[in-house]
Amino acid sequence: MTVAVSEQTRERLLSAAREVFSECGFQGATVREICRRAGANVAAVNYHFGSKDALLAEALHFESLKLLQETNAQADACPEVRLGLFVRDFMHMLLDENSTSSQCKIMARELADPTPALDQIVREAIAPLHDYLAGLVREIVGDGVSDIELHRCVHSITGQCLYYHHSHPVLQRLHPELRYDGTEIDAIAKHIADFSLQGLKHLGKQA
Amino acid sequence: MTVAVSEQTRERLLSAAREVFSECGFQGATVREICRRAGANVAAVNYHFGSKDALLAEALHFESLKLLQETNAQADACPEVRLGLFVRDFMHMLLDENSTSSQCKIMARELADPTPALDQIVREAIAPLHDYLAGLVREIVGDGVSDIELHRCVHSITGQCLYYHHSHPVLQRLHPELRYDGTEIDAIAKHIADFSLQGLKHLGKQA
DNA sequence: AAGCGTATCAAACGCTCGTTTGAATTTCAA
DNA sequence: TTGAAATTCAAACGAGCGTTTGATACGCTT
Repeated sequence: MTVAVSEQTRERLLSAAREVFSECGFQGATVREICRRAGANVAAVNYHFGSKDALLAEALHFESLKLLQETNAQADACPEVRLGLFVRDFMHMLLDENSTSSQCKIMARELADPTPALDQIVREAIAPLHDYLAGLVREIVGDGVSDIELHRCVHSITGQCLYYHHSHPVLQRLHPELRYDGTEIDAIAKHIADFSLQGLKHLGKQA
Repeated sequence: MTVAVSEQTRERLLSAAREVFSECGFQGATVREICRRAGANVAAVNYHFGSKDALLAEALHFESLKLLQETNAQADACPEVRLGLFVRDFMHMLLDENSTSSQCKIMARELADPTPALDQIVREAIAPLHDYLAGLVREIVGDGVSDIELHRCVHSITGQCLYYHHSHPVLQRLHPELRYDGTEIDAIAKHIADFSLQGLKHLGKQA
């Protein structure tokens, strides 16, 4: 079973890479730390993947994000409720420490700091996600809204979601009692969904 | 005028540091690049400030953020309009390339990546800003809203604003035609203000 | 058991980083 | 003008990084 042994190391490296990339970002993550957590030698990354860049590219497979869209699209409910479900599931992927889908966290981290993999991330994950949300929002607001305004609404929703993830260090200092447990994440998601739905419902009205 | 010459180098270093920190973040910024732009020797930073950390701490003085709050607080208008003005001015500080206040951009960059200066940033800039916005939102929503829900509303507003800044690389790939000129920034700010005001006005209503 | 390709390993390479050094230069009061 | 203090400079230091190397250990076929 020589192949199996090799595959074990490869998989352990990929798993450790997702962990470290999502915790430290691409720049902050070191090949040495990834190998340490995988119980492998420093040279293992370059042997199995060729480079740190290629390891990131392999570690990025957005099955969970696709799954999120598909399960949401299959939900038998009105678009308003589906938006709420989407926000809830998305927030759990972003914030839940026990979440197995660290790809989402890696993605969030790379938003601001372009790496060679950003084009791939945008193409395979962010653009489809954005388009799906845009379709959902279109169902809610109808045809009387321009595409530009529609995109801005999507940005308003994703901006609220990502804020809790990427500003976590700040929020912890602002509200030391803040903990991201399951019920807190649900409450935050409900707030974002309700807040945004009101913004969508009354679109165009002057405040 | 020996003092003046020395002061000139110090000031050039501070100015260059604000530039590079806001462009590249603390990790990405290098002492060599800062000194190059300041026309100074590599050793200048450590001679004048002691370390890269200390340079960041000195480069952070949030007069412009305080000014933003004060001018907004003095505005003779209802809280709804003042929120709109606040969002507009804040977005210009975040997005306008000609904006002289790079402190705001440095701050935004450091949100996700804790540096030794983050405690100072939160204490001197973010917390006052958050509190000011919380007061403004409280005026709008009244007393029937819990503090927790109030904070979440503030996060919804700042989250939308910061998204356009920290996700700029992604948004450029999603919408290649996007440019942050003055009128575009105004339009984005108006959208965020209107969108958020509807969320605030109808707080507590199920969607 | 021998031979071969695969996988792992300790060690080191080349590079960049923040920082330090010590000499050279500039400044300005005495 | 002179001398001490302040400033600038080229050069190098030490540490950490991604990566490479060449030897070693392993698994499997023959």
